[in-house]
Amino acid sequence: MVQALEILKALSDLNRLRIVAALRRHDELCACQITELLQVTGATVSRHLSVLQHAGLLESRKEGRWIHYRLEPTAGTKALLRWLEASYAESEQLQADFQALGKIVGIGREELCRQQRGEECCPK
Amino acid sequence: MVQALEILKALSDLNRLRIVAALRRHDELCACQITELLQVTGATVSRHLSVLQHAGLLESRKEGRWIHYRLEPTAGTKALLRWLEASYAESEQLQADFQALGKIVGIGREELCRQQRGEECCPK
DNA sequence: CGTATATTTAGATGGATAGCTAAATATACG
DNA sequence: CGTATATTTAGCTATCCATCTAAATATACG
Repeated sequence: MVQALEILKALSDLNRLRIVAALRRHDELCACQITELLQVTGATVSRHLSVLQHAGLLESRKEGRWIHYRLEPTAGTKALLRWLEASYAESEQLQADFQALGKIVGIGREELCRQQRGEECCPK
Repeated sequence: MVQALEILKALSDLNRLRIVAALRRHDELCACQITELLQVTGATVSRHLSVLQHAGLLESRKEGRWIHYRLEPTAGTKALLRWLEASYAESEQLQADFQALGKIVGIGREELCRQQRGEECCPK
């Protein structure tokens, strides 16, 4: 029950739901791509990813300076993710996210990070 | 997506999970029975029930002074409750709850409420 | 080795929420 | 009608959590 609760809590946040949906669409994303999508600080994204990973929803893979994240739900959790996808399939937020993601992935990591360095990500 | 989030949030609390599980075991329970199970204030139980009801997980039925609650998930939400039940079936907390529930239901509402009036429910 | 850089960790802050007590509401019953 | 009583609402407090900034860590590359 405690485990189920941890998973439910991990999914009880809009930005974390957006991360999960993004990783369903694109198999692997690095932290900087998710940062670009959510328009929050890298530190915040790192925290969200950590929560999802602790709950057993995703795994990470290191490749040079980048860390790639992908969904890796346990057997029992897959059903929950299927429920999730079915229940928010037509969400406007997700439609917008998927469109933005297309561009983000299209840019390429190197160029994306270069852009991120130049600009502030978050409104003051 | 907002709707899914509301449901997930409603289920992201141990006491609310216990309520849902209790209502799976016993079709209908009144607020005072749930109060006895959780060992918290009636006001707190009322709040939890309100959250679950708002999320579309349960309905209430008035019968005299008592209000009975039962699960009434929407079609899309049933799958989530099935996942829940499968994932915490062997929880010690729930085993204890089910045992306590047996006694609580056995006592009968009138006698239960009489007892509750006499004693303080919560540690100071 | 030293600098640049992607991510994480630490610490602080504001907003959400679970819990309580006390008061309000609604219903039963004499 | 008035008292008793089951539940809800209001108001408060403590805790949790999402977010930020700043510092730390780890990796690449000259």
